[in-house]
Amino acid sequence: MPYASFASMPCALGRPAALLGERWTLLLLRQIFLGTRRFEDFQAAMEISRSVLTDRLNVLLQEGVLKRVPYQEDGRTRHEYRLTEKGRDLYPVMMALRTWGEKWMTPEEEESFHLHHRDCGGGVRAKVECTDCGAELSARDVQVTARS
Amino acid sequence: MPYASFASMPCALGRPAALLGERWTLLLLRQIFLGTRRFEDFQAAMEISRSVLTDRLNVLLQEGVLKRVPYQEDGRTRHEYRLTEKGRDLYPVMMALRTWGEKWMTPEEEESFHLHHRDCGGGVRAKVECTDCGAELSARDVQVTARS
DNA sequence: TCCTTGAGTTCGGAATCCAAACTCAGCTAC
DNA sequence: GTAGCTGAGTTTGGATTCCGAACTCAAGGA
Repeated sequence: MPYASFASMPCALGRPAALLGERWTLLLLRQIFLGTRRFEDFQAAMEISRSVLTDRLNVLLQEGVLKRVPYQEDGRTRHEYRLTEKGRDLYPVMMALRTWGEKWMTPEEEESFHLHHRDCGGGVRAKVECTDCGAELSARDVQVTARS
Repeated sequence: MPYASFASMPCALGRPAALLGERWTLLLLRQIFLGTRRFEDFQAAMEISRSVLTDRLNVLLQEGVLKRVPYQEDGRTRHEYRLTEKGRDLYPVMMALRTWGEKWMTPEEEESFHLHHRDCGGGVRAKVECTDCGAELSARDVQVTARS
């Protein structure tokens, strides 16, 4: 199965893994969650080549993760890229990556940026829980069974 | 900044995003969490080219996500790839991807495989929560501030 | 001795990626 | 009214990376 055909693989984990597993896509989403919205700003912030940036943005548009929104500047109409609801729903994925990165890939006492809950000021972390009993789960608490 | 140098970027989200954002790496991890451990089995399950498989496994070994463990078969010693603790800790990332995939990338009523809590049989989902008050958070509930 | 198997390594062609140059539309300044 | 500037791409030729097939190598087995 060539990489591209994972897009149609019958697996709820395989499809997103193939989509987000292309070079630059996760880094692009990180930049978007940090607030970047315009082509030139992505290009400056990440030093990605312009043609690849065009391609990745188009893939995310096609998948409905991003939308192009017009805005005014100097009386001219331009467009910026924004998350759709589907895109915003990737927040747990980003936070899970960050939680892992902080624990396992952060040298010394570096702190890249702070995240805190607007209401109470607390920290932020990703976790996996049981939808019934609410317990926090690790891989070993979970049973995998083939599709029914 | 070329893609490779994101590995040393001072960002707890950037580094993991660059590591897992290489083609095949997320799909490889998916396969590992599903129980695959041997070179030939990865190759058969994913149809990845052997040279790229070698490369990706080595990167994950170097990062300490995987370890090579000897085992006996037919009286011969061979090796298999297994998750380290660091690797098992990627579980929330995988589950966040799957939770998103089920909601947004699953056509019709497809069910790829079932996950349930061993103890109570409940479902499994990823979420982001506040470490202080325990509330479930979305991107809009979280304030980002530059490193202090 | 030859065959099989798991686990890679090598290699030439195909597909991607990259940086730099080019395009194009709509102002702005002269 | 034309020359320049800017944001947002598109094009292009060379550098990387990926791919599939063939090759290697070590350790049994027939």
